[in-house]
Amino acid sequence: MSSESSPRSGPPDFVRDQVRRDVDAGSHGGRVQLRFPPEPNGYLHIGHAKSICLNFGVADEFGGSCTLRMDDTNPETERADFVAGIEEDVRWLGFRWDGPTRYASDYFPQLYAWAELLVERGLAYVDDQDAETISAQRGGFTEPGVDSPYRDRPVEENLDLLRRMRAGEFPDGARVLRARIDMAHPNPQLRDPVLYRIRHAAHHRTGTQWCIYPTYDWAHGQSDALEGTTHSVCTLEFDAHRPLYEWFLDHLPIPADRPHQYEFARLNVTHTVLSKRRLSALVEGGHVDGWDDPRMPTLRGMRRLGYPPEALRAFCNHIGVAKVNGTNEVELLESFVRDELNRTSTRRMAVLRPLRLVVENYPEGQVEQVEVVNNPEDPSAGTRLVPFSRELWIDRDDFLEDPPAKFYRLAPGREVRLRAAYFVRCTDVVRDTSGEVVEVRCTYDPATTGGQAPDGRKVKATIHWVSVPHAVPIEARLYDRLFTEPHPDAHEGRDPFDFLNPNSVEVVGGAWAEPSLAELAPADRVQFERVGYFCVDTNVPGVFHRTVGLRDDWAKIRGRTA
RNA sequence: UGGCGGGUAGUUCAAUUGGCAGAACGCCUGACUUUGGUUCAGGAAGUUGCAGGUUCGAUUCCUGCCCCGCCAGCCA
Repeated sequence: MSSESSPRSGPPDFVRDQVRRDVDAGSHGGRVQLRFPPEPNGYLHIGHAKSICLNFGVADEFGGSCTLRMDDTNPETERADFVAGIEEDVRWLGFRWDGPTRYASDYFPQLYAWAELLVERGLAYVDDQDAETISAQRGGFTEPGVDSPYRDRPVEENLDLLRRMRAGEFPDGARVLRARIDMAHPNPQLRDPVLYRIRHAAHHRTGTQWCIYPTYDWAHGQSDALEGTTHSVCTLEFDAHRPLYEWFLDHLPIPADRPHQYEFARLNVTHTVLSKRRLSALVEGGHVDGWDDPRMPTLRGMRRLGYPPEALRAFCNHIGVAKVNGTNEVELLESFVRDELNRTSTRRMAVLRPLRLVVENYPEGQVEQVEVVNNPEDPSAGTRLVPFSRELWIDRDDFLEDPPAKFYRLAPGREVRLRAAYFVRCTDVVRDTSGEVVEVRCTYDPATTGGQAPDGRKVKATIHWVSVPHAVPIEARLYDRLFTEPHPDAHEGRDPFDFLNPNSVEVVGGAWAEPSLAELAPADRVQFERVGYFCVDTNVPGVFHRTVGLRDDWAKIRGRTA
């Protein structure tokens, strides 16, 4: 039944319109079933997330179901560890598929039986020619193809050859099974497409049981039909395959209540690449540290970077589903990440580039526990105690000896608030032999406990700090765009990897954080106040990945006047 | 070159049967603020690819043109 009331933040789209029409018309007995069919030859990326959210989202909104099917028809590129990784990623994104994980390879026996059926009906034949010859005979966009000399082979001979192909009598590439459709068809996809090719390769699930493997076209629609899919949603480039998808279903003993294919535009995101080929090349070329490198647009990369799955889902639902290929700006993705993290992250103080601040009139050896709010957006997050003492670390960015206009942090003679602690006024600086400021001296106003002045006087800035004797060392990894160009793929004649950002990661060692950071567990997410959102690395303790920075108006002002 | 799918703010998408072109992100102002964050208020931003036609009225219907994407793997 249609779910007018189901909550959705995204715009309407043609896929949902179609499903609603079908449901209203009582097609498929009112049943709605979709599927997410990745090929296990790599890990999932943000583009897949769009597809996952669409398929599972539609199923959910219409009270239907969604299966997860590994499209594993090409043993040479597929691996079991990719299967496990994909399952893990889909679950992490927050979706549960209907029943067990399905595999196109589950259907190999049925597919083969149907192939024999097609042969018996004179609708498929074994071609002895090599790939090059077949390709040359396919014709062009304006030229029809020419018939293979094997096209009119007797049924018995075809059947015999097909069985011997399956039995392993022929080497790779020696023969193929082709559908017998129309070599002059205006759509080249219908010019006797290949159904089976010979590959003496071990398959990650069926081992060496088979040495002939179905092509995508021969497997996909039938797999949909076998699973009871009602709406088979795929990307735009399969548009030309739809007539073939239907031709197979038309010529096989498949119930009238069969799946239909719909195509939508795949997702692209600026400053990255989103094809498995390119992502594999990034990994294999050593440009990143693996599929889960925080710079990768893979789900595992984003997970490690600290992107919450909720943010990915919100993004995917927001961008809509259309038939125009385009590119979303990363900034949009990041805004969803910030939005989620702002609401949910506990705040902590950490100083990435430390500068020593000495509070001259604060008693040596004295320590106070200052109460700090954990998350101003969420009162239930409570407060914590942070130690305050005479010597503090502050960020180098928060002090300027010769401040430009509009800079209102610490500077000689200036007063600022130390977050949740006291007002301090800069009195002096200490330099090293080269003249660089290595220490800032200040005095605090004991009346401003908690950061409030009883006389009502204001300061223009509040800065974060960490007590030197209590500080815990951390390492921060600051990430920037993987590619400097917004559209690395769109420069003709240029290798997208030419635009790899040489500074996509900056490792900041020697950073200091408040003691409570030692209590965090791997993958925990926090906001470093005034700096950004960070995520604890899952492998190395004390390493924090910057998920995304805070919006920074000061950086804009500074950039404008620079 | 043939076929198919598309063209609406910078970007991604909306716009009931033809009825004042909207939103989000980004950008700019201002207010608030113990994060230069968040929040709030406001603003700039469009010849709806182009040219005709039908109509009181066209993003929407018709015709022609232009531009973009996809298709000639035994990849998916």
